[in-house]
Amino acid sequence: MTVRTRFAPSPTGYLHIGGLRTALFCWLYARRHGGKFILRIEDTDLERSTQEAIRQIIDGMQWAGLDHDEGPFYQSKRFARYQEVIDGLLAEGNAYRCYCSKEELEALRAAQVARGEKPRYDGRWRERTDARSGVDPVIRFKNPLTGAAVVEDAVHGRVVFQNSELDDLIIARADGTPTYNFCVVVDDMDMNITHVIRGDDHLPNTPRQQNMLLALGRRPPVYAHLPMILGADGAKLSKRHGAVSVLQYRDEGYLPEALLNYLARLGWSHGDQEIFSMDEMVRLFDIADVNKSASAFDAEKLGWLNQQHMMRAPPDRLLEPLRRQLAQAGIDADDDQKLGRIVVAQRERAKTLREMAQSSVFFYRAPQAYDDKAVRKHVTAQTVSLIAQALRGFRGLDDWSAAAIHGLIGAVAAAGGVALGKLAQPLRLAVCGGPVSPPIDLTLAILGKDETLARVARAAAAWQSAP
RNA sequence: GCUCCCUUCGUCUAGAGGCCUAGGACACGGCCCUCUCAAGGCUGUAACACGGGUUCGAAUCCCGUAGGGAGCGCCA
Repeated sequence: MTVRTRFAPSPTGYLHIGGLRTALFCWLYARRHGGKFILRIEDTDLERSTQEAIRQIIDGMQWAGLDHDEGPFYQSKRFARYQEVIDGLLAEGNAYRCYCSKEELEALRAAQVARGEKPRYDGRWRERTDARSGVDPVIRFKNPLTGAAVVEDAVHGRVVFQNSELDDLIIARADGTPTYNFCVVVDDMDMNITHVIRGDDHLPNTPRQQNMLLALGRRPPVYAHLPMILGADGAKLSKRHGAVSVLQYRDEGYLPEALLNYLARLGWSHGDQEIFSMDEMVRLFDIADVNKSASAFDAEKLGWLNQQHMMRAPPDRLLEPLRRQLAQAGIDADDDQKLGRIVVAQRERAKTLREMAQSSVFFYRAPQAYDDKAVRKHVTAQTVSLIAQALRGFRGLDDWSAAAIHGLIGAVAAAGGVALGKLAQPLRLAVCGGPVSPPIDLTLAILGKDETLARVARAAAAWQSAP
């Protein structure tokens, strides 16, 4: 039997970290077993579902590279099918019409809560066949009254729910539209889903869904309920925890493979390994290695992983996303060769592509000012003269390679009787305006001879009156 | 309130009864490297929620307790 998994978000908001992690595990499992990954949009709540959310979910999945083999299917387009199944259930006596008004149900709930009981429908219309005029009935599933629903969960193990704890849930509203718990069952059945992998907030729904599947004469799929992802403070992930839409991570300069690697390690592990390529994850992923406890989202570790992935990726991989980041700063980085050198020079000193872009602006734009504190610390009359000598040397340097530049700077510093840093820092300040950059020789090499000469000359003039 | 789930360093985790003096990673501190910042190397601080069992032996199995979470909608 081929494995078939599905990711089934409801388009009532953006695709967030938790959803992406669920999608990742579904995708990994399908890919690992040569199965199919299906995307299904659960938009039965016509009020709250939006086209914008659907677009964002699909964009997010695409950016992450979690490609689906079938779909996207829309529940809103399958109402006829749901109706058909409801009619069948009704005909077989596995569902019934309930004429309770919302007010009546609210009163029932209030009384139960007052008595300290779990609020639930008491089945008052379960055996009635009459109708009540003036009220549009809802359809309820006739849940077994006795026995237990045993869920064999792939991550939690056997979980037993007593049927007496379950009530007859509504599968169709008074207006005839089907509800979530029912649609999921019909869809998973029709789409031949073999493994339902989802957040463990759904675990309490599972016995009802399984009972419906059984009533429909189907064998339940394998269920795997993943632990939740919490915010850094251990509280439920919410808007307060910063970036929430996965597209925001793209915009902030994270590599999808790094985000996915981070997310995979939340709740899953393979020995002591921390860094995984997509291929490795596909090859190594197994539901058996998923743990049961919720985990807190740690932005620091994500940043570290992103850097590790940036350092390992072929430099070409970073060209486009870095170019987009630079464009944000108004820079048109159209020279691939130069950009590639910048990537190699900067990747080990940035957590994100955005950071990399920000610290690389000077490669395209001469500094408008020099960092005051750094000038006071590094610029003296002596450095001005050293710079003048370096400048003369640069002019006569035909080989503008990092090695040649390094040799020249080293010689000038040695002749002046100072350590390399005494010259490197002022030069760095001259070309980038601040005290931080990649190694000075590499920096000047990438910048180019003409630009270096212009910037250094300008700085030398500005610092003429240094003490 | 009821049902269900969860519980190893601050965080992510390894750990399937002896290999645990509890390992790795992020973060944090120190040292090294070094033209800055990083990256890298070495190193340090830091955890089995608690209480009972079972066993020659328990982080690992069982039972309680505590804490956390989810669900209990004509939402998904």
